[in-house]
Amino acid sequence: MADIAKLAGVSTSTVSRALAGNPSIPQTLRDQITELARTHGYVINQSARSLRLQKTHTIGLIVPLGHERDQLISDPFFLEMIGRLADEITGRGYEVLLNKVVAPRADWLRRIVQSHRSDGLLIIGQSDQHDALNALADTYRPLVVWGGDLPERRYCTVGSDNIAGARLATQHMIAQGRRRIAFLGPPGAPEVELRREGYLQALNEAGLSPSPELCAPAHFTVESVEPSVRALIDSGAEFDGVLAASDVIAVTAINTLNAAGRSVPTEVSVVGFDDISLARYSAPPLTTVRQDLAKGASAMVDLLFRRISGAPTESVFMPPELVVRGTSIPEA
Amino acid sequence: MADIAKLAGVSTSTVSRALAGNPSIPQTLRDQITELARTHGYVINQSARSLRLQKTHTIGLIVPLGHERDQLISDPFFLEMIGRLADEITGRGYEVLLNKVVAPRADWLRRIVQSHRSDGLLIIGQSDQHDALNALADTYRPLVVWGGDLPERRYCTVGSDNIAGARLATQHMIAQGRRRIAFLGPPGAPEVELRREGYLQALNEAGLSPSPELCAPAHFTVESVEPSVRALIDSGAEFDGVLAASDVIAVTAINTLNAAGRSVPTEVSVVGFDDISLARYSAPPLTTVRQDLAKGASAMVDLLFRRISGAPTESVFMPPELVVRGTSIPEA
DNA sequence: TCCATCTTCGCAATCGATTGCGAAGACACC
DNA sequence: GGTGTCTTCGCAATCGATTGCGAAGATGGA
Repeated sequence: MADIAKLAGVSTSTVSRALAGNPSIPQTLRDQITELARTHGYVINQSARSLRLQKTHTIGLIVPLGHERDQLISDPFFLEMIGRLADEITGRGYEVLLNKVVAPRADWLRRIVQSHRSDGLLIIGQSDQHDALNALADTYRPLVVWGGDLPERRYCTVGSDNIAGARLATQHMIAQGRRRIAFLGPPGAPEVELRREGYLQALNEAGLSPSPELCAPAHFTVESVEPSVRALIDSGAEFDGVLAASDVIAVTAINTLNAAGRSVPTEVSVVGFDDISLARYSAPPLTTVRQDLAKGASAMVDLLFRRISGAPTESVFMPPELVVRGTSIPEA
Repeated sequence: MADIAKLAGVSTSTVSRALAGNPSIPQTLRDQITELARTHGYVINQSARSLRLQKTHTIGLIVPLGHERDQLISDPFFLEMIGRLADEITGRGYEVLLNKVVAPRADWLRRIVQSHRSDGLLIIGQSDQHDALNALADTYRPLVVWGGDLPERRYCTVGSDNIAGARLATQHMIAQGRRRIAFLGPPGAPEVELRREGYLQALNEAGLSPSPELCAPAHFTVESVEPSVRALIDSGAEFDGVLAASDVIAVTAINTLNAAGRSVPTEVSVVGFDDISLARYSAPPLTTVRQDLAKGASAMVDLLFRRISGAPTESVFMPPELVVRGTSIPEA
């Protein structure tokens, strides 16, 4: 910046003000300095700017992987969410700092906050960090989390009404004549637990008693689903419907069922959760509970910027929508 | 840091050195200071550190969208690539700065470099920025690009052998008895042009003359593919095979063909390109040219760090592999 | 010409961590 | 006690942009 100042015959203060569009610098001088900077390839050093202003113009995008130790890429849902959030953030002229936290230590959130690398944090999924998030939220405002509506939650959250979604899906299968419906999902994940609860509610309301042996602990990865489903089949437990905690689980379950000679949807109905793009293209197209990620991402970023500017915010839980396709209608 | 220094009864220099693990500070003192920092929740301010060291410990991930003005999320291929690159980078303890550049201005690359926000740049796709990349590469070393092997390329590149991949796919369809094979892909995109070239080569080698009317300008978005395919069908041009420039194009084309009463693969074979996860689950499963993204991402990050450390590097073009599934075997 | 008022712009401090240089202290040995 | 050697650690400058305060210059009116 000193070079540009010398070239323009002014001080660095004037260059700084001119580049910032400060109206106390005459328009002609501003244009002249901007042009000089352009031709000499000068661009403001963001490290110095961040240090001085205590603002980074950056939003941290965090994917905590407490339950799932494997790679980030495993779940198309995360990727789609990341893409949409990145779109929203860059659309507002901010940068995106992507952060995958694999094995959260006790103070991981504080460390990220205090490294001062971002002006706000978006966290995709609560993982097993509900308490850590609560603790952070008490002292750190610019924080929005994607996840479920857990009890005693004190952080700002955006998500779907997981209970309602799972109820919709289960009621749909019951309406199709299914009576013994299994639930496939990783134990412990907060959103999955809510979905399980919705599933149980729907069963109870229909006067069906849930069988414990029909809750299989399928994890989010393709590799872990297949053995779970196979174990369920081999256990001899009868079932004519499957509610999967995610579309990836659903699709893998369908493949496993087909391989075992159980046809979908003739013998077994399958319903997923998320409505990722995969769902539309699978064979047959997957019936699933749609989460509107575009709206969710937009809401998250909106809330975050509101919190950064100090405005009050409220959590958002969107009503899910059942998308009936081909894996849940036996007579079709 | 001054607070920690006061608490420890030493100067900030000593704290800095202790936290950096400098051996000139006695081990006991180092442990003591580290513990003090931990209990008081002190973390080094990265802005200040970056400014002083002229290093950000961050890799910039850039998705230039010159041809495609729409959202980043449109292409699952990009997302999968981003996920894998992020894994590789965070695995090395670096941060990821995600950057979507929608309408590249003349000096966009220089601006990114000179803002000093990252220690190196990974660019996903050449878009229409071949010349800009060449210009940048002449003066800026830490740069690796995913893309095709374009003539007069001076920047370090990782990608597939697009010509060979398209040849494989085309030869496969010819071997299945297909004679009039269409090519679906956006004009202008460098990698697509290479695939088109491979397609033409295979046709020529088989003694088939390519028909210009069978090259349809389908863009990467779902919305643009359907009208293109419909126009191709309505034009009355006969075809019994389709090579699509991406899996998304292929899957959309299949849907459009089915809707028009043309069955796949009985009447028309379809082969895609990329082998994204969608391909395995579509109905029927998609025959496609596989690009090993895991290997590609690993190679890109590897090369980038080599370049950052000043080591010599060479571009990598991986041999593609044809994955035959259900959309290309008529008799099946 | 002189003073009041407004515009324009520079000095210098600041953000927080890093590090070369050299000083102070510890220790041993003569 | 004096001197040489090694260890330990602090001073102060540095990275580059920003900004409050106040001074210099411009303008106008009496």
